[in-house]
Amino acid sequence: MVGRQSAEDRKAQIVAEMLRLADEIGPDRLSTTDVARAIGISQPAIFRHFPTKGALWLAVAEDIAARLRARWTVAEQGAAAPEARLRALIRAQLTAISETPALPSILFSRELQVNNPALRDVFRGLLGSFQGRLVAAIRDQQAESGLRHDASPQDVALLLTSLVQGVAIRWTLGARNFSLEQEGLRLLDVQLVLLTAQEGVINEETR
Amino acid sequence: MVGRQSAEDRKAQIVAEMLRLADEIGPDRLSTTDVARAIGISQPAIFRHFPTKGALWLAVAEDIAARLRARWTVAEQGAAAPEARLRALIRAQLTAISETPALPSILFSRELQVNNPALRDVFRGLLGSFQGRLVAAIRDQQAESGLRHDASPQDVALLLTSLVQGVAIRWTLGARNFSLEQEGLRLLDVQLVLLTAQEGVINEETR
DNA sequence: TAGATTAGTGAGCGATAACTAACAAGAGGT
DNA sequence: ACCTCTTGTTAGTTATCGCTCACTAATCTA
Repeated sequence: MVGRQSAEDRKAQIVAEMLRLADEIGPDRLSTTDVARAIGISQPAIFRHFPTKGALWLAVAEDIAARLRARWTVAEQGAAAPEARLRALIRAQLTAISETPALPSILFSRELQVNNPALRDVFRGLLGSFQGRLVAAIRDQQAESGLRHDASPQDVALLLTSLVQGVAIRWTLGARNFSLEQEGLRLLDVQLVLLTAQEGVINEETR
Repeated sequence: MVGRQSAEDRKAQIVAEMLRLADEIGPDRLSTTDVARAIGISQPAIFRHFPTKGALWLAVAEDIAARLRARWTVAEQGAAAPEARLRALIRAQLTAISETPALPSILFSRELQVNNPALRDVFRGLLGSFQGRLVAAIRDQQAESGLRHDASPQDVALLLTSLVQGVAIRWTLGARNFSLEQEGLRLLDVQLVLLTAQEGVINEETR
């Protein structure tokens, strides 16, 4: 019972609770009643701040997007060398997912996939932007000859985002009983070793 | 209007329609009314064949599991050499996903994540089993020196399943506007090149 | 301090969810 | 032709969904 609050604060509170409950209840079964009850206001009060539930989801998406972009920028600024930048970007993504565990489910929610094309566009742009930053870092590192040249920066970026997504899936299905960041960074190291080995040299056993 | 059918046939029909509609409508928004209407029977008729909706989901999961396992076995039997076996397993997985496009969404549905622990166990076992088959193939190929030894079979298997999952995610989010199998096998080739390069040889530029 | 603005309420709308109860009708065996 | 088991129906249950309405009460401003 906190009493009346400014619209700005209440909006932020609703968005935050929405994210928290999306993980607990699931994005597509999360109702405005759930959110209202968790905050301690009446259910219609939600609609004083957001015209429709779809608009509320959009606000949630934009909150996520803003936080992710901020994280990426910090990661890039804090790491000068391309390899450090690559690691920092991946680490930022892993941290973001572990702090917003509803993220994978939201990506596959019906709200996003069918009901709310605007929501889908936000996340598509977001993933594309991350991919772009990875490609840039990889290209820089290839230019420094820190990475083999026989895989395109685009493909390497795809392999690395897949790595993150794969770890996230395992983490989610496995009841989150391991550290997402630790396991993700460990696998990143494995993959980076593969990527830094000298190119074009093949064991004589393989044709 | 096909009229009365045997319980066995009807059950199979309901499960199949459930899978088809799970993709169209979304696993968590798919109702028994949707399924009944698509088949052409009344909604309560569903409950003559399955005691609860949860039981119906479980039947769907077991149908998926059976089909996947059959595919894996065929893939393994049709390919003698470890590398061919590895490719066949990945290809089987890609084909299965493209034929059952609801699969990724089901993995992240609340039905699986929250409501139905039994469902979750089925898929967890399924992924573990696939992982195991990959590990076996990778170990065999390493023994033939067809793969570098500086990454453990377990980790390589994780990278490969992540590859499949990453492609599947991109395919789903990108409105499925490319061939899942083609793109997946292309990336598999890229990763296999990284994995077959001679180990322990590093460019002199990198410290 | 009066008046306007705005956050929040309780009651209730139509739609839809999973599921039940009572009853009808097709199919096979005798 | 009758009986029985099984597959199906129609009608109805309770619960919950997003959302609207008429209204109250807290806060801001003149």
